[in-house]
Amino acid sequence: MTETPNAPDTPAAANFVRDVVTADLAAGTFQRVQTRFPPEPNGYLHIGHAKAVSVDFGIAEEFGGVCMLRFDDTNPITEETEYVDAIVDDIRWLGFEPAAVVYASDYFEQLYQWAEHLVEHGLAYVDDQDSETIRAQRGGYGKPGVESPFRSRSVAENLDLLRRMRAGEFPDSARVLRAKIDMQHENMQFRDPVMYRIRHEHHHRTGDDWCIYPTYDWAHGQSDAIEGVTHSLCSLEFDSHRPLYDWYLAHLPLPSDQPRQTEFARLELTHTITSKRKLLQLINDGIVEGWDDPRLPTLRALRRRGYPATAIRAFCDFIGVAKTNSRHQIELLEWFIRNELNRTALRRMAVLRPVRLRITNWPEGRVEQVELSNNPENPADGTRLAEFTGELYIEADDFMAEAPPKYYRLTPGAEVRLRGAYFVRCTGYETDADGNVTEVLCTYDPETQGGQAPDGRKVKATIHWVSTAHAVDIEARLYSRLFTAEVPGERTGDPFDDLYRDSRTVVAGKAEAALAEVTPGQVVQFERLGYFAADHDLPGVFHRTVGLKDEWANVQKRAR
RNA sequence: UGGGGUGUGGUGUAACAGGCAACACAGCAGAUUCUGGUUCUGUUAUUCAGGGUUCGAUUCCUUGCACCCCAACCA
Repeated sequence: MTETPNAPDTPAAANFVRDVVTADLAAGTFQRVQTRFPPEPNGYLHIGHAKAVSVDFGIAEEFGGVCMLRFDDTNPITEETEYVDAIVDDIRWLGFEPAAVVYASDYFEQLYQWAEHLVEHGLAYVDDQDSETIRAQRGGYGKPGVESPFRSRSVAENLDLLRRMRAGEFPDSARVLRAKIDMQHENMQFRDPVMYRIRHEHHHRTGDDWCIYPTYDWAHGQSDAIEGVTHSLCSLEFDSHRPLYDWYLAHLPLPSDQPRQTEFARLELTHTITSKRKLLQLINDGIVEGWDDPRLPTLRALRRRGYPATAIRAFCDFIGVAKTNSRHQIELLEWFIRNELNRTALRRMAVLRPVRLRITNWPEGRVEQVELSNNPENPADGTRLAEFTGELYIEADDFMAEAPPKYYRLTPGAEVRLRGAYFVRCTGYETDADGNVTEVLCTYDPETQGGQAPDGRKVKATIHWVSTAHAVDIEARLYSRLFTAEVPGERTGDPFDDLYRDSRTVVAGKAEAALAEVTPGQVVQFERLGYFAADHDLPGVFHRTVGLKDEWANVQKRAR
């Protein structure tokens, strides 16, 4: 059983994939377990892939087997090396190490030999028709297809044509190789599927060696078999391809046992889209800034935003595997992120919407060092010192001239604790010509040094602060959901109709001096605000990973 | 329209060779707290519908219904 570092304290849920593997092992169908993660290198990995990666690698690990990373690079038009590198990088970041990194294109020669094998056995033929004609002849749901006039060519002619296709004698799309199965079959996949198409294209790995390229169906199962994969796990939409997967394998002289394909549901999240095309459109339309824009669900974006890989994995392990099409609430993912970060992130004080606070009875020019815990959840993280003076910044939200019921923070007459320092009581405030609060006035109680009152009196709230003279400037980028609807596009069919175009807010904040020492990528908790990740490249820029749960916001919402 | 898949609280996932429907998130109520965070306690709420078999059905049978996938030379 895979150990999940911060999963809730519950036994690992059963899932049907595990059951399938266990049964196969018990029945002796397989003596070992091998899986693979087979991305097409035509885009970046996203959160949905993280689940697939977790399942593929997780099942192998759990049964003491191996999992390889195989690039499904059968279509040279869309695939690029850039994506290959990024995918390998993302998988390692998640914490998985492929037993090997291989490519479907490694098997092009074997695939071709097997194609000749099928031709020789009268199970494949060369069709000279164009794609429109072939599609029309395929028929429809409930309507049988029509056989191609080229279907009954002799083996010799087919072989000759196939070899000439490979040799480059024909232009793109002039001919295809098709499996000869059954044009009346109720499963559309069996109506003489295309195995090879002609594409005079440069391939990212094989260069110009080939001008015919295998289709997914012709390449996938065979690649599995060549590698010795036992359990080929894929998503639900390949369910209707499984009979074809098995058919190809059954008609070939395999080097190993026939692998078993098992389908499971993809991971979908509320308020999130994962379609590569739509993601690209967000970038092209300038709605987000690139593939690593923290609002995107790509692994690169989540990484930049500060999502810990361990938390993503714990989430993936926890949600389980099923065949039901479903959509998880993004709140659950965020719970896992907070759960991890609460244990690991150092606490710092930062004020994102600063208002000045002046302590009117503070001795002129006095500076005190205040000791603060780096993480109350983990005392081993120690403490740090912060400068405290009579001129501070506090959060604008932490003062209200006229406070509603249940508001525990500063308001004229009220007393609060400044974290780790003193109790202060609000005596008044100043405004500009427009009535905006420019400065909050307080007196402090010298007896409450360290944040405790000797007379035992309590305050309702503790607020964070930064000394104006010692503050460092930071830029915080606050993100909200890119899509307002739980299911983007559910109403109109177009996810972009649910786009929240103001999903990023950039604010200039003030932070305690210790924040100048964060390392790129480090995630800290800004106390009472949320978790923030230091940008990898831009000094002083922080991305809000996720906010803290905010009971006060709930109280206000309920009041309305 | 033919074939395939799937239906369990608000969400997601378990259980079930027929025996008190559970876990997590979310919600609600309270306790603790130098973060309105964390933690803790309590609590609301579930088997797609009809029929059948049975002492007993989420589970077995049956008839419906709903949703998803398949008619690329994409994967």
